[in-house]
Amino acid sequence: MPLGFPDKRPRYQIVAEALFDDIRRGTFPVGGHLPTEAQICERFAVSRHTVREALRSLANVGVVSSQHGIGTQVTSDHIQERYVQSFASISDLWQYVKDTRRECLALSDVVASDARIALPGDPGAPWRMLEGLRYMSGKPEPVAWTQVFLLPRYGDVFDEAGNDAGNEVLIYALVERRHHIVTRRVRQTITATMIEGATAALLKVEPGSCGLSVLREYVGEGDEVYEVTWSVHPAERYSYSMEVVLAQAPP
Amino acid sequence: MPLGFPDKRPRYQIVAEALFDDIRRGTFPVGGHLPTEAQICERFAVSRHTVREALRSLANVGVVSSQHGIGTQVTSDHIQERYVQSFASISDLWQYVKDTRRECLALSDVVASDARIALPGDPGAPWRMLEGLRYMSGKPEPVAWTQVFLLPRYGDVFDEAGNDAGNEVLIYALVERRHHIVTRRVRQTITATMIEGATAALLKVEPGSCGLSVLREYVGEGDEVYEVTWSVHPAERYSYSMEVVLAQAPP
DNA sequence: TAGTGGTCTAGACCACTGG
DNA sequence: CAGTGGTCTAGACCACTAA
Repeated sequence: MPLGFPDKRPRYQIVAEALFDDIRRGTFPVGGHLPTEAQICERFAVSRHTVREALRSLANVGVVSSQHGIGTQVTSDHIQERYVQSFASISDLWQYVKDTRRECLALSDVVASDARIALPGDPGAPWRMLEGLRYMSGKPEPVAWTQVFLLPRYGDVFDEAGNDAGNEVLIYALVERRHHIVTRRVRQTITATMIEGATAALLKVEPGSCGLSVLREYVGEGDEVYEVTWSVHPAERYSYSMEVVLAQAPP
Repeated sequence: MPLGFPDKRPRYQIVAEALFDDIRRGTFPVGGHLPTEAQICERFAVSRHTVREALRSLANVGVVSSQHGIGTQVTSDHIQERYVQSFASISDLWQYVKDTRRECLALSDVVASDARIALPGDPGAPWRMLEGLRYMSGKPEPVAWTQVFLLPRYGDVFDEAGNDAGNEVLIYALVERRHHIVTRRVRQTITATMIEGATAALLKVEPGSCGLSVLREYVGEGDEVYEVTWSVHPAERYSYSMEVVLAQAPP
């Protein structure tokens, strides 16, 4: 396929785009296989290295995927556009932990059905709970009222949570450090809620005022939820911001 | 560096790990440069292709980054662990667009300072606004009251938003399709708010009840905010859920 | 077994960056 | 200008999968 003008782009890009055009055109349908690398070499009269570079760039955008001994499969006929939100650590989910202080109100053992929120697993399962408030430095009113539920075998970290070092970090981080586990996923649900009764008094807001309620479930190995937190924030003192960015560009 | 036993891993992996060990040890400090590719070839007695494969794998996990004509810089001494939330499209941000219907209440031209929310840019800048409600299929009460602000040059899509085809998708998708633009980022802020007056009546809730307020800014090329949406959801009819997952593992 | 992709070598030239 | 990483070739052997 001679070109009328000298194409200044790298050859692997030219190959990648030609293959992608064929895929979009349906010449290589989604679910089917691309020609072998040797055949692509022949067709474009380039070395195998160049072909592999082209296939790698297509694989990077989710269009093809190679399997050793089998071939290269067409997995999509369009660039997988993804919008992603990325955090350097789970603490960034909270957005305000820096410069805040935790005050512990109570520490107790409960069973799942006692909690005012739904805890995963058996209703009779035991959990260890910490109830507390969180203050911005220098502010007299708390920004959050929080309950933290932990599997009993990790409950010992609550001891550490009270001292100065433990106050600096979130409970999940203490658990990870002390018990050498890794948090695989965090699920988070945000709802609006009315702040009533004792909670209103603790947060120093009028009963019946609006708040943001955030429920987080921390999932470790084997899909086990080892920690659940429930926070209620007065509406004026907290908002939740996030930004998602477009991840990939055409090949 | 002869090994006591035959190492079955690919050479580029061995090279990558050796370099990563050096980086962690501080032999190649963060911010400094790695030896040149030629020097690495010599040190491990491998070809340049193998070295480049090793560097590519380190770049993939955010440890180094190469610059043409300069060298390879050490950008981090630890694997960039990231928690990411990923969306196949912006529509997934809303979590409920499927099976909902938009009802248009009003269409008007406004200037930024008229809006009850902060619009970016000049206070006197013109925007085109659509006010509406969104219903779950089969439910008599709306799940959301919404205002959509568009740059005037995209305002024509509001015409399409009313008909059946346009009702199926979000405004931003109509703009992308009709004006061939791409949304680079979306910023989203969630707050709790009290629903009062006319908004309460439209949403069929008691004045003074709690709601979730979601502000979204859609950013196109050149950091231009081309659309802003403001939605208010009654607390019982909507909650916002998300899940972030741990992204990367050691090389 | 034959055929695929995965790894690897030893060369080469080019494009970019800095002094 | 010299030196860097970016691209490319022509070969080779290996590891995996399916028939």
